[in-house]
Amino acid sequence: MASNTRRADIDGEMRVRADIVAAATMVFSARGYHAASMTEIADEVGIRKPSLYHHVRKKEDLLFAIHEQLIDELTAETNRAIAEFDDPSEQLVASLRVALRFVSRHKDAVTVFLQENRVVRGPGERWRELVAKRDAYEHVVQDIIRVGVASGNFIDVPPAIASKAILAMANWGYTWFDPDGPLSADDVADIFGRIALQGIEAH
Amino acid sequence: MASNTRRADIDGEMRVRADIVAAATMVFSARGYHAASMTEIADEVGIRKPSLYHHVRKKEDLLFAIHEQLIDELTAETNRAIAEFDDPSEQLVASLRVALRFVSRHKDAVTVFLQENRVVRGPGERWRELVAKRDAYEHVVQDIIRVGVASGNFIDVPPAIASKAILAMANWGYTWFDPDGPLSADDVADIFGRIALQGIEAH
DNA sequence: AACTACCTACCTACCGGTAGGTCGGTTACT
DNA sequence: AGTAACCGACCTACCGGTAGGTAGGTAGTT
Repeated sequence: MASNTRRADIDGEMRVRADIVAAATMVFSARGYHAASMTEIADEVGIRKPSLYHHVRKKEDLLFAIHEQLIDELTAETNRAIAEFDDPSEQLVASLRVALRFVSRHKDAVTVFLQENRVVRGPGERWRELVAKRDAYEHVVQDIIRVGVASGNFIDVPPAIASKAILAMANWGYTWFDPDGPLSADDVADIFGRIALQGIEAH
Repeated sequence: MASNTRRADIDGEMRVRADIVAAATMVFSARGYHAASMTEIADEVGIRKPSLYHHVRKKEDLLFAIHEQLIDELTAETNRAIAEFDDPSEQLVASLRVALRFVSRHKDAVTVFLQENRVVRGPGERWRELVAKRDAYEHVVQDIIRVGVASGNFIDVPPAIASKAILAMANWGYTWFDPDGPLSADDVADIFGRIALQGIEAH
């Protein structure tokens, strides 16, 4: 009983926190981290600003939570997707697909993640760890290309630079992709995959 | 004589304003528009904050000046570069080269231009005109692809989507490209051009 | 040459407003 | 009764922007 009640409390507590993080994601995405105020976030949740501080210690904590949640999920989904293939070409398209689906499903979070970089480079151990996770994700794509080049599947192109090109296509999606538009994330991933792999020149 | 002196005055006035815009570009790029304060910009110029308002009416004017200057120059240089070629493939690489050179030469300005989008979408006639200029620039690239597809030089890919991929490669450069690094902007443009045109798969 | 009028550029001091964050007490549920 | 959630009132710090004045130089008049 005691443990049941305790569980429910924790779950309830978590739910509220998740709601707050979701609200912060919307507000940060729409107005930018520095322009957004804690009052706006509280309004979005439906409580007053001081009540917010019952669940969150600092504004920065909200930004961190958004970043951490996103990079963890994106990395996990990407690793899961590329594990299904051995061919570097298929792995590359798979990672593109995951990334674009992510943009489609979590557009606000991705916007915050990619737009608010300066705060991330700030001081604090946890931010350093987060940057390491971002770098690790990038290395996943970079390694696909490295393997592809080594095995002769890909032309001889610097993996560090080529990965920037691939990730750019996916990341830049947050600036224009419309989840409710005519093209799905997979449609765009297919087109981008073709451009990256076969190019757009007619042969 | 009078006209000479007057000319010198105007030049001096312009120089100071240009200095202020340059300082604002650095500060906005490093800290973000909203996090940056007019005091920081004044410090960078070497004067006090109120003196800044002798040359500039509002903080927002500085942001606008940075945006306008950049889009005007980028559009002009791009049009000049693609006019040298008839072949869509060559035009595409040329526009990539111009864009990446721009990132290399005006990194801070490009950072502000691509990072501070929410303010740009705000109210005001001038901002609407600026968004129109941005769209016009994007259409230049889009039209290259459209012509290439129509003429059979390119495969049948939606120009609106393909142009996003190409521009993404160039734009994303502001997040990682190091002008003092081992690769020049032209080096990167060549690699990106190859990926976009021929793809990275070995044939 | 001397004086007046005027200008730009800059300064110190300050304004209203709002930001993030705290405090102490109230409510509501267990 | 105890406790988690909440809120009104408040604090300090700093923001963008203004008021008001000064220094120094130029132009025109005498």
